Amino acid sequence: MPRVKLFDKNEVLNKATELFWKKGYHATSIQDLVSFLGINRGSLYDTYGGKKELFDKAFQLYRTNNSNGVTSFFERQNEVKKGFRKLFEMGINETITDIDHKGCFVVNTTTELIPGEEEMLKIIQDNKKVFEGIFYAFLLKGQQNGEIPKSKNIKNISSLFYTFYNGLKVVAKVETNPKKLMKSVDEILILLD
Amino acid sequence: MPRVKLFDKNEVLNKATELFWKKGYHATSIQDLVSFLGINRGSLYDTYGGKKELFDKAFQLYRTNNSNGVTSFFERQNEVKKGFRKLFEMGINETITDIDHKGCFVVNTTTELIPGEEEMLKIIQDNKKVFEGIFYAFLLKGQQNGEIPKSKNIKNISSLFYTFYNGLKVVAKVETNPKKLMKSVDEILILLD
DNA sequence: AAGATACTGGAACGGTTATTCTAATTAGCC
DNA sequence: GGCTAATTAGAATAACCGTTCCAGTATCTT
Repeated sequence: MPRVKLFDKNEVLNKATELFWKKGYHATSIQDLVSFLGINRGSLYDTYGGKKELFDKAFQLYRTNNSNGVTSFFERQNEVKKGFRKLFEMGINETITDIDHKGCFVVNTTTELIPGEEEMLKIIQDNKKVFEGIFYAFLLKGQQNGEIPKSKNIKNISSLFYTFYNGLKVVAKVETNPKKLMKSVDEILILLD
Repeated sequence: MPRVKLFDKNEVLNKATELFWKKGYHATSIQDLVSFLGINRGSLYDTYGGKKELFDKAFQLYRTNNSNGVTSFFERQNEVKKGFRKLFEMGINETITDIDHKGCFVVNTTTELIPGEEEMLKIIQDNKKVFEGIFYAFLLKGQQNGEIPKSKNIKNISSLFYTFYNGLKVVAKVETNPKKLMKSVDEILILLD
């Protein structure tokens, strides 16, 4: 048996995610990746296939991490309204604190979408359903334990919150003051009272 | 005096705006522009300077048209809540009806932003202030004529609406059903009651 | 008609793009 | 040590990038 150990595939994929997230697909070159990942050009093609394939894998990793993260975060929250407040707050702070102001990889990829990229379109549509589902389940919990009035249309609210979250991730790329964005958050959360 | 007539500078700039709006800065090549605009490569450089300069002019044209459009639209609206509803509805339909699903040029440019593009950052920050100002003025009118309760914090609401509008323009790129997005709109407008 | 300028097509430039490939080196197992 | 495969550096490829340039053509004014 020959040489077995190879560079950490996941670690490198994490770095690739960082770069694509920061610069987007078109503005990231293979040379950028080779320099940033610290692996050889050939290894990149052997391991991941090519630029598009690497992007797809990086994008998938991001989405999985993201939805798992939100799910497990909600599981640790007792109060629904405070839970959403914290989620939005974290989303804001992540982007504003981040020196690169990368925002949200999904949002960035959505706006970079060009007509004809059907597979990517479907992935993003699916991502929307996943998050609206997570939001809905958490709101439902609030209705069941009496925190949120039964009169509220939580299906509409979960969809609204997803759209709002997308907007937050755009605006946080250019707004430097997190407090200003939190005022929008507190305003929209009034809908849960 | 020699030949005077030249191709319509504004018409060509409009077409350039279309293309940059659709494909973004990085994915649009000079060759794409030359083919699409129908003018010569040399004329493009003579008239507009270069790719970056042309993009800047196109982006400025879009922003001016947009803010003027919203301002004059609001002037024609008597009821504030219905006015915002129509505005959001138009924003949704524009993007969904558009075969290219271009969304919002400002949003797309925001997410394409890469650290170091300070001039562009300032332009987008300014655009935010302009729109929040337009929204605020319209909400104030509603408070003054009694349509909107004085208890409402319309500064926060104008900022929230701007963020929401950004989100709408992202989600409308992938959501095919305008009615679903209008449910979010009607939900957020509850805040004005 | 003559002169001046707008605009064209297309070549040329040096640089970068994504991808493939080769040769050399490295690291593990027998 | 010797075999084998992982990984490297970097050259080669062909296409495309943004930009400059120029000779030719079209269109205007006098």
